[in-house]
Amino acid sequence: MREKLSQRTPTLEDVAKAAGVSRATVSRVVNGSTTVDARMRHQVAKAIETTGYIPNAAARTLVNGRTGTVALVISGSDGSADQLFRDPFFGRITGGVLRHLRSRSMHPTLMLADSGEARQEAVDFVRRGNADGALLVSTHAGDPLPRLFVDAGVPAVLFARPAVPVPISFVDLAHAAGAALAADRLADRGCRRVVTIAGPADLPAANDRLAGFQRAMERRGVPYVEVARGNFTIGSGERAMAELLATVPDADGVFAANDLMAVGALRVLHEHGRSVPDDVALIGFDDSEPAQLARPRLTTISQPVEQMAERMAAILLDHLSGATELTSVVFDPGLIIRESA
Amino acid sequence: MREKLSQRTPTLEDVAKAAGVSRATVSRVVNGSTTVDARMRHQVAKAIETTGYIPNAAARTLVNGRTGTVALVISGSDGSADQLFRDPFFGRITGGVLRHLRSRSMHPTLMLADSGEARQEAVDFVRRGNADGALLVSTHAGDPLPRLFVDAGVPAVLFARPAVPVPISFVDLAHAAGAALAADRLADRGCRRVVTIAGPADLPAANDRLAGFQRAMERRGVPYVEVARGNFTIGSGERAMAELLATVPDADGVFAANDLMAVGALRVLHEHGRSVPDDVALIGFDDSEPAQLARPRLTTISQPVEQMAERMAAILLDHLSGATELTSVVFDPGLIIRESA
DNA sequence: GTGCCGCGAGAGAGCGCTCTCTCACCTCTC
DNA sequence: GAGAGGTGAGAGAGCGCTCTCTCGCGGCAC
Repeated sequence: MREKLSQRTPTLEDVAKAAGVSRATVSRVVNGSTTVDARMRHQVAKAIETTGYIPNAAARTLVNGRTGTVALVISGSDGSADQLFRDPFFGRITGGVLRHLRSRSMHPTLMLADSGEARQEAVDFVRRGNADGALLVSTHAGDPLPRLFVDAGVPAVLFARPAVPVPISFVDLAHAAGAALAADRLADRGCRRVVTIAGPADLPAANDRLAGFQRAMERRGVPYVEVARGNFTIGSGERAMAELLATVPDADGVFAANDLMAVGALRVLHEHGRSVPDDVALIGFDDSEPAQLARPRLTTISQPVEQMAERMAAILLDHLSGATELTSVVFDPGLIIRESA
Repeated sequence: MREKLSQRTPTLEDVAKAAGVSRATVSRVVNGSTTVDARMRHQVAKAIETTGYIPNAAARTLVNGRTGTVALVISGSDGSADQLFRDPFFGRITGGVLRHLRSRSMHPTLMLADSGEARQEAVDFVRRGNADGALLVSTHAGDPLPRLFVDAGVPAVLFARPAVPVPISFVDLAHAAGAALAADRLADRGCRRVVTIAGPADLPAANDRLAGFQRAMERRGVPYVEVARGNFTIGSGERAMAELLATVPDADGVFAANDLMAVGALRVLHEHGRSVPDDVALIGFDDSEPAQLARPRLTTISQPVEQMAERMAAILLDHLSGATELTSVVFDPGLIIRESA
């Protein structure tokens, strides 16, 4: 009776029957085992063709424990979902991850971890065996996510060094070195009255950039740099620049910890009648779209985000195939010289 | 022996043993069946707690045929992967899809269909039972993807109307109506020498915008509109604007089929000493980040991308729970008035 | 007091696959 | 020519879960 239902998707059994061999042999052919006679292999291949057979993923996973899926967990601070996805940064990471995974026939499942519940769901997703491991993109400070995954014993790799020490593999950028590139550029142009717009104080990346900039300026004979804090938005960049201009009216160089804040700074400088780069040199960070859109085009520090994401995926796959020691890879930033400095 | 391996993740069996009940009862508790005595339910809950049990997704899927996953297939023209992911448009779609899915405990798996092989892989992904259905974001003309899914009998919903007729559900924007909003705005400002930068001729959306704009201008007494084609990039917008300026030096209104081309047009207008909006009024399309970043800020046409994406997901879930009739939903665009017109 | 109904719990049969055993057969070697 | 060794194919036991079927037991009506 059941056999009559042609709607039923064909199984190994059906192919075996059609080819007049055992289920095991069909499985061998499907999985490319070499211990199958060429004639028989051909016969099975034909049966697969005619039946329209396609292996069932769940059954396979049930047996061998592998899903071919990894969770790509984007962790924003609570309730920041929408803003996150508009950020091209996220798209670049996705692109890099995808590039590495697809060549290994693996696929990323997207998850948003923007609440305690969602974070637990992300962990459980992997624990249930929906995915083999997780890629964590953590953008905010003190994110509990890495800890959760480590404690659950789930294979995971982090994008950006964890704010608090957690035994987990990660990729990151040499933020301080990037800031130093900016400092050197400003110094080379002869800037002496230099100010900087830093990111949130609880973000390791922001602090690294600030510290790296300050140290490098000191090396170049500028021991003190006035600092204002922003939160990586255009608006906060505007406010910070206005503040700095009030304190240091004769500033001749500005380093902003990201491009968006640099764009904000650019506006305020223009409003105050300062010409960029003639009166004030300005450098951003990230080499994002806005940096290219701005006029003058922003000189900025580039991150090899796609490469970092690819590497992150590669490290996870290593862990999945048994590598147990923790790995951390730090990438070098680059100086992109355009018009603003 | 096996029982001793505490590393083994606990199964229903283990919980059943710990609670002194049958496997079936534990399953009932886990799945929230009501036909379980409260005392027994409590007992089982405790056993789940102590054993750290978590249901195995593959086993479940094997039995009931549902995965809780949908494929989110981004279909670029061959080899356009990287550019795609930098486009915030993609991020907005992802955000909308995610918002709808997560409340139903479902998750999207990202797939890139930028080659024949990749397209087949996307179809097979669902056929293998890795996902219950597919969300197709097709951005280029004559995309074979929708056809492939329909032919394979795989539940799928499309973002944007298919370029060639295919029996498939989709969501789309009323492109012509959006263009008409732009036309009316220009006409209201008194523009009479109006030109437009259209998108690629093989894209339905681009043609709809062009036709809608032309018709609306005609209604407003401007029977002829000079057209140049671009491909939705800044550079192509620059070229098209230069071309139009050569043909229609006294143009006083420009409608670009997307914001990026509008940004390109803006640059060329400035280079040619035209002030926007005083000499020339300029309107874009999409309400993207660049529209807000540009100076003057771009007046533009907004698309409710997140809502469209949410609806697309909703339609797919309807199909998955049995709805069989095709659905198409067309969303209304909005006019976002800023500074450029 | 007997019979019937319904609720709650257990038994057991799969879901479709992989993989280890086992076995049949064939080719060497001495 | 007989035993050893190797190769290719089949049998069958799970993987962990759900769900139907069955059964026991208590409460109610007659």
